[in-house]
Amino acid sequence: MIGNWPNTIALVDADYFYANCELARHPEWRGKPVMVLGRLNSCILAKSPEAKKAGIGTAMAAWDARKVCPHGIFVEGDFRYYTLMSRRLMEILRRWSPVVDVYSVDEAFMDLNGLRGLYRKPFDQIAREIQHEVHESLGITVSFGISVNKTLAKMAVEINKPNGILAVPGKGIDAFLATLPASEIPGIGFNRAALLEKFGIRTALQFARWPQIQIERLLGKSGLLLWREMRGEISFPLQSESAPPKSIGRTSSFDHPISSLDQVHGLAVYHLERAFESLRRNHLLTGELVLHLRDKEFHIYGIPHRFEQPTDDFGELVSAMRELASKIPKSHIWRSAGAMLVRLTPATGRQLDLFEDPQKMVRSEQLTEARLKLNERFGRTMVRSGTTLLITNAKPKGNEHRLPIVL
DNA sequence: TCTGGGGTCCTAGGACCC
DNA sequence: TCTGGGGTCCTAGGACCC
Repeated sequence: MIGNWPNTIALVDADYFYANCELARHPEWRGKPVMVLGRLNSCILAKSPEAKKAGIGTAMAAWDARKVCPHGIFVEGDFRYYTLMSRRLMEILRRWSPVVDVYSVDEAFMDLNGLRGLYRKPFDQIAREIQHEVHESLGITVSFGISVNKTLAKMAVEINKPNGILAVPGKGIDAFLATLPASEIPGIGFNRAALLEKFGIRTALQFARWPQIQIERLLGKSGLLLWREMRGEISFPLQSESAPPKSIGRTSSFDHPISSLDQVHGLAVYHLERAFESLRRNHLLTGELVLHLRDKEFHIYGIPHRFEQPTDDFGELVSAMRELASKIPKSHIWRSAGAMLVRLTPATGRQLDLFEDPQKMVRSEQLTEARLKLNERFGRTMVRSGTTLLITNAKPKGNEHRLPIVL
């Protein structure tokens, strides 16, 4: 690829990642429809190209998928393994470019500026070699989209999947955008696409050519940022340092919608423990706990509790959750429940409240540490709050032979 | 779209102040 | 206090992403 490249960014996207990871460790499944399911075999999270060909859609319910593709291979997701594979993928990318901006478990932006001179190869050749190295080391395929900014690179990667490469240089942007509907612009979802349609904007190129002021009126600030990227400018710079999370949430659905407040509380506490462990691992304090609920009609409720001081004390979180549970609206049918920790701050040098009892704090701290260590060694559900025994979803997995320690 | 779980960012509008 | 304008802060919830 020769041409004018004022700024060059690649989006590396692992193809059908979870399913690809399963194929990497089960080569005997190659060529067959393979589907990765969420917890409780709920819905399809990833599928091999053969499964897609058989008519399996995104987020299809598992029971539908089994009807559509009765001879397919169904496997429950193993997220520890996928996370490990993701880390190894990112390590390989970092060996090629010092600036790797991890976007999700299966995608990363790479800064390619200067690499053409460094490796004395055109960009597409560099991409080919990275694909080869990833396949040799991990057994999975990745696709490359190469362009002048993040949004265009992301749109380019979708075209030649799997194991593809597509480069869109500055001069080729308009021709590229003319072929795509506006809904293919990441950031233009179902609702915004419908709105644009009303104004006669159908293709990505029409979007890019629409007057700035009108785009801003229709889609606000975020629309304007996208509009600039469609014109080859940079709204979203690369960031190689990953920012600490702003919120930590854990939720899940019940087997079937329920009305029992005890069960809602139980599931919320179970997820509170999971969220709490992530809070500790990230060395953060939380300033607010939100009991997160979703009813039968998919309506979302959040019941908040603010702490006087940011905390990472599990006992304090559990009693706050108990209080929140008493505020759950009555006579609703609930579909999912969980816990969200927000207003996160770094846990360095926590202040000791004057009125706080230091001994009590130390004891609580010791209990928390012991809980974390046990769960790390024996799996998450080794030490649990008694409340979670009220629910069926929170049964320990793989540890059935052990008796959980209940607090 | 009939739908899983984990996130981020933006905006409208209410509460409150002078 | 029935009546302005202007500002800030905060919250809920929408929209989007993988």
